[in-house]
Amino acid sequence: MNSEDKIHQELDTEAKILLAAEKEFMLKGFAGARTTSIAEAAGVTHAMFHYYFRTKEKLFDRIITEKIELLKDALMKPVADMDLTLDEMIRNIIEGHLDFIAANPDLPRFIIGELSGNSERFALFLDKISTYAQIMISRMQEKIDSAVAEGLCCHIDARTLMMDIASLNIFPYLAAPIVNAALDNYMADADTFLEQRKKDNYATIMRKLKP
Amino acid sequence: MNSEDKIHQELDTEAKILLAAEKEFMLKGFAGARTTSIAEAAGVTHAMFHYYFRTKEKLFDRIITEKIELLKDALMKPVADMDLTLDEMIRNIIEGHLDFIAANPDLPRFIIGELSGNSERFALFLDKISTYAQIMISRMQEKIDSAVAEGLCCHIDARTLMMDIASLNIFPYLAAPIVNAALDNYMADADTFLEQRKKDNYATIMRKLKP
DNA sequence: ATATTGACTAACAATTTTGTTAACGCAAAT
DNA sequence: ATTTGCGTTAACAAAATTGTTAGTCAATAT
Repeated sequence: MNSEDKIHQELDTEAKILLAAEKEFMLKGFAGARTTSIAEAAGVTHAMFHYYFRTKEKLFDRIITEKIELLKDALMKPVADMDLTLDEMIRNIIEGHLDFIAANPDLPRFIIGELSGNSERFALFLDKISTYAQIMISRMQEKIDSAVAEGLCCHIDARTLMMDIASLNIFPYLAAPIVNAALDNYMADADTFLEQRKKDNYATIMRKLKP
Repeated sequence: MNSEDKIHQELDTEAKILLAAEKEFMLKGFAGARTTSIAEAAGVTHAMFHYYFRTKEKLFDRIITEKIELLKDALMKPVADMDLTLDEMIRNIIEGHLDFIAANPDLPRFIIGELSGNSERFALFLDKISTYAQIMISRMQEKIDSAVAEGLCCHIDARTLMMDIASLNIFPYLAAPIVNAALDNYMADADTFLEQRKKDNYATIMRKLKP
């Protein structure tokens, strides 16, 4: 079979396993994921898992690497353009991150869940993400400082601001099962919730910056 | 005398296992916890685990039940006294919850981590906690409504307010490894961080309530 | 003194989960 | 036509994890 035919057919075995594995890892974490469940969900025999990916750990690492790239883009894009005003940058950060989270709703819970005991498996992740976060924060601080010089906003630590933004953006998705159980399906209409949160969080953060 | 000595000297076998199990479950979750590690950490033979608690699942359930009670108190105390002003109640909620989280720093991550796939094991938890959260929110709404009537604050949905408070309070502890890695040990001095957060979060929330 | 009871140990059994291998079929290359 | 290589399968092996049991020991009750 030549490669052109391949393209026009449904997913091949390797891709099917990769997709099923991503879902399983995101939902259950490394410790809870089962290679047999992954193979079953992919509709292939169990041996195919090991044929294509050798071990559970290798496949996990590969997926982590992909996720790091995803996160990197989401973190860097909103601070790429230093010509924007502070207002615009903050709006970009909040809206960009919320869009990213809404598009990858399981990712935050997965990351938080893996972060505890097994730090060696996640060391690479922590390392990369901190690097990007530091870049992001130093750019924010730069913007804040010039806005302060112009009397446009009060002085504030970009790290605190970033922590507040991340908290307000991410937490509802992390705790979605609790939020929906306790608050009568508060997040049921995903789009409405997302747009409302963008407005609310932007307003909340901007109030902290008033001179 | 350090705490490990304490475990081996002052407590009986059952209590030693219980303590070690709580630590292991909190840190690694149900799927990641190992009954052998628990026994080893408790300094007893593996068989003792099963002698006292039969199965991994039974011990897990017992610990969950304890945690529900803990959480219940933390949720209900700050809204127990309806004679307080809205200001005071909100300060109580924020400070009370932050104290609770600081005293149980692994609990939020544990809960979030368990919330994903295996919802049957956690159904009881979700059920109870939503009940308490609903009580809490309806009391807050009541307070808000009377404050609005007196022109003391603007109208706001208690559910949104509660979500903001929970986000700002809990998230930094959930993401502590990332926060400390990215923000140069921002949370290293736990007490300083805790007191600062109380002030910051109270101020952030009160700004949302200004008439 | 003897029997009984409960905590305990060591060895083992069962189950679950991960990983491997020999063999097969089919398509492409020689 | 034969070989070669890849994807595949089924069965197996290995390892890890949970759970069980027969029997020991010491304290207590009879």
